[in-house]
Formats: sequence, structure tokens, C-alpha cells
Amino acid sequence: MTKDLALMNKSEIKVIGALKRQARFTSAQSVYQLLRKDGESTGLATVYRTLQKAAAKNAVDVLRTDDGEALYRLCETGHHHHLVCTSCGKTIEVEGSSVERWANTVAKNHGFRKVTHVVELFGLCAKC
Amino acid sequence: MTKDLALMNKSEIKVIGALKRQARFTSAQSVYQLLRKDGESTGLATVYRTLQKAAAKNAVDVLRTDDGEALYRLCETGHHHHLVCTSCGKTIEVEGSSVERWANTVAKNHGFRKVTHVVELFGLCAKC
DNA sequence: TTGATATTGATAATCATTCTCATTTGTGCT
DNA sequence: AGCACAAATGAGAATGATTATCAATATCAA
Ligand SMILES: [Mn+2]
Ligand SMILES: [Mn+2]
Ligand SMILES: [Zn+2]
Ligand SMILES: [Zn+2]
Repeated sequence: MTKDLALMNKSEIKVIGALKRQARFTSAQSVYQLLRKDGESTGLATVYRTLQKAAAKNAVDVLRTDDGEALYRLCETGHHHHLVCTSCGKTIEVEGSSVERWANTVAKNHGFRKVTHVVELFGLCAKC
Repeated sequence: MTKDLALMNKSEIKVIGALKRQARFTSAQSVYQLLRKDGESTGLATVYRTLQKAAAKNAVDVLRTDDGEALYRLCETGHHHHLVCTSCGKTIEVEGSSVERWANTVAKNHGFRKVTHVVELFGLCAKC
């Protein structure tokens, strides 16, 4: 679900392009290193700016490590959640329609509006 | 579900005690300030150590702000999730048995073991 | 009391993220 | 092309939460 290349500026093409090559959630710092290894001159600030803008418009997904570092991932489908291997980082995108319903019901029951939810699953994959 | 006072050392009594007085999720830095205002000499490192140890044993719940800061809260019941007002911080503890089942099923279907989940709801409470 | 051990607080160090700002690049217009 | 002006960029400094150090204290059993 990557935005059309024509709609991306050069930085977005480089940063999001690098992210696309990663199968797992990746930090801004890592993306920066990857670009540098590829000989790109992209600055760290630009990496942060680009990833955060993309995250704001839900073009990439974000999650936080236990110590608070932001990790980004370019995902295929629209709204979904993740099942992440805590050992190798393997990530599976999962549907959660039953969770969506539950979240909305709970929120409504308590009079909350404009509800969002954070739902992520972690564990050890079959190989690990 | 606070641990018996007799089982806590002095630092735990002070730090967890201060946290107990807060209705909403609170940062380590804030807890430190609160203690100082009360005239306590507790050090910042001790606040971090105590909160993290408590979180490790699930004695307190943790969540992360959008910019990665860790927030702690002393909760009443055992395993549960939260519905948090993004404006005033009001927090409601919610049950999620249907979510628990969903999480386990999804994990099993993909061959994952030792699965944990992060499930938090955010929105605007009735007053805000 | 004493010596081993665990805890503590002050302080320095880390490090991801944000901020600043001079420079470069893109864009519309002539 | 040449020009004015806005947006994007990168280098480096600044920020701020979290961690690491370490000397000073508190604990406690013998
Ligand atoms: Mn969902
Ligand atoms: Mn649960
Ligand atoms: Zn794995
Ligand atoms: Zn509210």
C-alpha cells in the first residue's frame, strides 16, 4: 500500500524505499545507517521527518520497543495488527475484526468518543 | 492489589505509595517530583528502579506516550486493559476476555508460543 | 561490634529524538 | 534562461528521559 512514486519527493522515495526492503520493524537510526551504507547522503533529521510524516498519515506502522525506541514498518494492507517474534523479529500482519468491535463497544459503554486502539501480539515464532 | 506493606522496603513504600495517590498514568519523573514536594529525599534512580521492578512483576501497569515516555499506574485488579482519555487522563480499567481468546487463537494459528499482548484504548471521555 | 551484602542518592554518561539554521533545491513567472 | 520566493535538506547542537557509576549508608547474621 505504498504511495505512488510520482507522489513522493526524493527523500520519501529513499527513506520509504529503504524501509520497504526491511521485513521487520526498523528504527529511524537503522534506516539512516542503511541509507548511508548505500551511499546516500540523506541526513538523520530527514529520516526522522519522513518516517514521522508517513506514520502520521498511517502510511507506515509504528511500535515501541520496551525501552521506548520507535520502530517503523511499511505494511501491505490497511488497518491491521501484528504478531511479532520477540526473538527473530518475524512479523505477521493479522486481522482483528472481533477486536475492533470489542474496542468500540467498550468505549461506547463508557461514553468515550474518537476512540483509537493499540493492539499488538508478541511471542516466539515456530522457528525460534 | 498492592503488595502487603510488610513485604515492601522503604523505597517501595514511598514510591508505590506516591503512585497509588495518582488516579492516572504517571511518569517516573513526576513521581520523583511528587516525592520531593512531600519532603522525601528519595533519589531519581531509586524511583526508576522501584517502578521498573514493580512493572516487571506486574505490580504496576506501564504504557508509553506518543513520544516514548514510560507512564506507570497502580491498578486494582489482575490482568486487564485500559480506556484512557487523551485529554484529561481519566483511566478506566476494562476486561477483555474476548480479546484474550482472540489473541491466543491468532498466535496458535501461526505457531507462536509464549504469546503476550498489548491492548490499550484511547479516546475522549464524556466530560472532555 | 564487625564484616559481608544490599540499597540508596548524587552525579555523570547515554542515546534517541528534536531543534536550529545556513545552504540547497524546487517552482512559478517573466 | 534568469529571478524571486518557498519548501526541503543536512550538519551539528541541544534536549531530556533513562542508565550507569560509585561512594556512602543501611541491613543483618554471626
Ligand atoms: Mn484494530
Ligand atoms: Mn488482555
Ligand atoms: Zn522468530
Ligand atoms: Zn477526559
